[in-house]
Amino acid sequence: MSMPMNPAQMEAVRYLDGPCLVIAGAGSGKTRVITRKILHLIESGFSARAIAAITFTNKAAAEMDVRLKQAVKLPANDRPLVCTFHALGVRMLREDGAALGLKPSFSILDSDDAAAILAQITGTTDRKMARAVQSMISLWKNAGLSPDEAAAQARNSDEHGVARTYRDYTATLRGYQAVDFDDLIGLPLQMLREHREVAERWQNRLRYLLVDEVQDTNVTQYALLRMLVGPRAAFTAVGDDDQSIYGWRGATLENLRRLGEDYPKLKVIKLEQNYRSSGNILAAANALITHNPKLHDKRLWSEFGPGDEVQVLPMDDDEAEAESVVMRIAAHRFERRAKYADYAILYRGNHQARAFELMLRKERMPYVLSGGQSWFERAEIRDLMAWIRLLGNDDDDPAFIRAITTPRRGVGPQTLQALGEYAGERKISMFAAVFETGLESRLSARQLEPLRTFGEYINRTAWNARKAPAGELLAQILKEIGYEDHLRGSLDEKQAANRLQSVTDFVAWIGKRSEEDGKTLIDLSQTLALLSRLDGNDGDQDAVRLSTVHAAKGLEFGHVFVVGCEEGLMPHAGDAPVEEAEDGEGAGSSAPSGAAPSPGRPATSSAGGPATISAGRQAKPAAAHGASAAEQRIEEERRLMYVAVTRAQRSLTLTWCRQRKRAKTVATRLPSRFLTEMKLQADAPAKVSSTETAKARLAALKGMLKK
DNA sequence: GCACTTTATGTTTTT
DNA sequence: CATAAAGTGC
Repeated sequence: MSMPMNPAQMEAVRYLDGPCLVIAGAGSGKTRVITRKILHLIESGFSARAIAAITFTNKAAAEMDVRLKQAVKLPANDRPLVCTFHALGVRMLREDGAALGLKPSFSILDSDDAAAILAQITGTTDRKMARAVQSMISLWKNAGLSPDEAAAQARNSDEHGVARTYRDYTATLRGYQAVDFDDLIGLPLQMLREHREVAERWQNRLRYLLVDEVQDTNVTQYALLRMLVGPRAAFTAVGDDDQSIYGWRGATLENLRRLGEDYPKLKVIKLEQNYRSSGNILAAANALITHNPKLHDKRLWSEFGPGDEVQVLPMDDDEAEAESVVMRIAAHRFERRAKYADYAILYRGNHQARAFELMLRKERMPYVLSGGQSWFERAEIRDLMAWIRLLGNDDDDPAFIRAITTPRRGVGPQTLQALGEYAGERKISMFAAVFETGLESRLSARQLEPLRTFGEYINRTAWNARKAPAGELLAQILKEIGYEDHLRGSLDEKQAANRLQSVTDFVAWIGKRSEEDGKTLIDLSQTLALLSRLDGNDGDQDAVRLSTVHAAKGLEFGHVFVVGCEEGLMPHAGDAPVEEAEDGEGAGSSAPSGAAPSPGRPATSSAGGPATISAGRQAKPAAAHGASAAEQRIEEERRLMYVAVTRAQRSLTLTWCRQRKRAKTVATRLPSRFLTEMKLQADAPAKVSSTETAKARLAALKGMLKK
């Protein structure tokens, strides 16, 4: 770690004369450069708190924070701001969102909440359809298009329908005092553009910006960045065009190119020396990525020797794959006296983890699962979050509905329908409607009673929430609403115990966090919504890591297994033939109700099954290098593969299955084209089942040890 | 009208 | 195998 920096790294750290772009190849010491540059800035007279390092994931932010803490001790009130784009957005909106008519305790909706709202607006019951609408709106938002602008560029009736939905959705969210993930970037941008004094304040507050993974920024994020740095343009952007893997989320490499145009004085520094992988691994990675067009030419090199050969293992099916990989890890660890934590199994989709989990558990090997289902997608956590959101923001109708119906308290769809209609007419929140006398003519006393009881309880508790310690308060609420009984009553033993455990963890975590930072429950709920997992202690456990390639970005492991290297999986299918379905009229079934929330949802199941929106297909105006959409998809998949293989330090093993179970049928698979692109032999000559040899080797080793 | 039990359904990647 | 919509007692 105390290795001296190479000249390029040194230059990247010291360059302060203007905007700076660091093209950092995989394993080239990027995080180290950023950390050192922050120190250098402080030494050069920058106030620590005027420096912001913006990352893309929570994990990267946490990592950076740790490194910084190791490097220098700073007082708590004078530390650089290290956070994700979205966390920065939350901060900006909490402090200045009033300029946009947003109250400080606005709610943050996760994508499930948002999808539910969209389903309601469009009056569809089809989840897939709601998701398609959602992803189209999201892409529009990420491209910086307002509902009007989206409508203007809509090219068929489907898109016009979605544009109308987009408009209604925006109005509905505003009514709820809620924002979605995309708004966390879009609204701050709008705010800075429309309010000059706010923009100047932020520009003066953040005197130097460091941005990690610029290649993953979308149009809105790039625009926000430009607003934040202002005319002074004091920033360093760090990225690698070969590791851009978030195109599906609106990220565009175009930003990397535009950086040079928007800032003609941009200093470009390339980090090309790799400190991570042995020669064979690097050679495979380089061979792979030469198949992609390049923006910034760079060639990674290393002083390490060739090391182990990269192995390719064909497997009979996914079970054999899991068994073989796990056995190999066991044997390899034994031979090398390595730690479990030196091993990682990387895959394209979360569902692939299951087989490996089962096998690891069977062999009693410790493992940690990163990526996967986020904490805040779990039903029990979403329940708690709904209560917390409602306490902070009583305009939040979705939170109101969830809280009042979990646990059951005699309020059902009929009552909610009436309440929602009433609230819609009067343009007030459902919560506010509860207390209106006008409601009495619409509901029976029997229906009214639980509503009022609930409303009063929320009022009382919200009052307490202003000062009470968050952990205790939350525990008290859970007790008062009988949440534990609710879980035990509606689920079987082990499931209830499981959920109860995560609830307990959650409460404990909240308690700890609130004590440390002196924050209330409401304060915490905002930063919380952005976390995918409770940050934690499983990083230092000695355990095999199971992770998606996406979630493994930025990490490194001694020995890496990239599994499922098959056509259709890695590169992922979904783009294959794509017949240009030129559906004539698609009845863009728009909303019956305007912005009025009506929870009962009339459910006009579209019997004909008409309007199908081509989901995820980006209306990208073709690439800089004129590649087709399908080619671009493959290029991103190739970069994903590149990210996967460059995680490995000393050994790399790639596996693929001849057949794989999908749903209930077995499908025959072909090896990934990427294997040949890496100049590797896809079909191993070995006749013997690789699982058997690994098993035998392990048994032999164990035998030897006993003697 | 509300709450609970059965039955269809479906899988990229994350803030 | 998990969640979410429709169906059935109370």
